[in-house]
Amino acid sequence: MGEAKTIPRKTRIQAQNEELILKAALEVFSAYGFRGATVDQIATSCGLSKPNLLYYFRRKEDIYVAVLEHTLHDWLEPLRSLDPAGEPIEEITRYIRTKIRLSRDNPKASRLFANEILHGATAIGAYLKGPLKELVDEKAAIIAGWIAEGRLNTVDPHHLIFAIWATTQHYADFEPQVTAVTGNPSDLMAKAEETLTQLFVEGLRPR
Amino acid sequence: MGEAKTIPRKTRIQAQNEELILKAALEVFSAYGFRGATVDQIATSCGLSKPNLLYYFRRKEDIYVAVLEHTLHDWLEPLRSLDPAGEPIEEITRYIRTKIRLSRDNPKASRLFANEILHGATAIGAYLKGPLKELVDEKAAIIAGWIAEGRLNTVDPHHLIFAIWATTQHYADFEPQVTAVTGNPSDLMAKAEETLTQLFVEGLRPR
DNA sequence: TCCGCTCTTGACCAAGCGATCAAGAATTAA
DNA sequence: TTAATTCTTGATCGCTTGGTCAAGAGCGGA
Repeated sequence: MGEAKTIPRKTRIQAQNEELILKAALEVFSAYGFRGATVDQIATSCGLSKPNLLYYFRRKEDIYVAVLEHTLHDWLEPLRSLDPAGEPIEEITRYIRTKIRLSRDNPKASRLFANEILHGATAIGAYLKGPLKELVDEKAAIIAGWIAEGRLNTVDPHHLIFAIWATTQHYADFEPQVTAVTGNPSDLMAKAEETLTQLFVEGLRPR
Repeated sequence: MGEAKTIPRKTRIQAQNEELILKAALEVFSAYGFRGATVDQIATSCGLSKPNLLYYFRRKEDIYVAVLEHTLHDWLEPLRSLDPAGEPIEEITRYIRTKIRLSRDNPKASRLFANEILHGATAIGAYLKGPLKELVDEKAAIIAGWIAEGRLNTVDPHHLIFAIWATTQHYADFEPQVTAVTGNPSDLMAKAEETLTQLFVEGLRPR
């Protein structure tokens, strides 16, 4: 064997262009979905030629999977930081606040996942059944613990988490509808945050 | 002028085939979205040839708009029947129950709209800003009235409606994720209904 | 400087898809 | 039955799009 094969280092240009591509891909995929987006759009959007883009990611699907994985970690961070040692109501309030602000500041990521799941989650199905399920189960157990201690109203933890996801991400995923119905006032998201935290807190505080 | 032009009557075959087409179109569009769906798929799915299908709907978009409009009315019926004369908590409980059951029994309609709005609501934007906004404003006013009478906890009615939409439709739109995380037990939807009604009722009941 | 490797691109291909058309089959009204 | 109308389809067109290829330009290490 002799020398160990040198691990293929990532070039400066490589790292730089891949970042450009992923950024543009998030933009385009979140707007048009996987099938609606075109490689040309992504290439133009980041100033590369189509063959050049396909030099870095050989297939359209490779770009898609890469941008999904690249975004997934950040998207789940708020749930990950739900602290079992914290005060229950406070922890959940913080979670809701963080989630809704994430929806406001990064709606494209929300739409990317929404579209992926809406169409069957074929690219991230394994992730959902594996790491995601584990994380959710872990956090659900914490919530169940809080309930058992009488520090939260009795409620199914999994469905509570679904409800928080649904309500917070709604403002990113269904933005045109929200805007159409409310007329998009400047305090929209602040009002949303206030309403949701209140709703959940009142719904969860033990009586 | 003479005789008035006879209004073009709709043939038996016409009515029959259009129904077939709309049914198949709901199936296909809800699964793949507008751009992801193909006219061939819809045609095959309802046993017609592609040119024959295009004889009834000249453009792909015409089919899409038709199936959207055809489904929209039913989808909003539950909100429409929110009764100002009813008991507030009871009315909202009934609304949530109806919505979640509609999501369970007709998830395809839910996904069709979700996809449409997620991608900018270009086909139904006008409807959202017009009739939908009117309906929501009307029902929001009813809820505001209940709050003013002290029969509901203070909460922004529009955002409350969004929260109900989001949580109930979540089970249709994000079904793969819900299934992956929960393992899809037989009492899933029953548990969802119970959790959501409880959450909203506790959150809304005046203290 | 020189050489090997990485990067870039214009041209091109095959497949898929929306849409058209002409011509024939079926249906309906008289 | 007959004639007009409606319905159906095989063939085909034009365009988009994912992906390939060969050849050249640029870059970095010796």
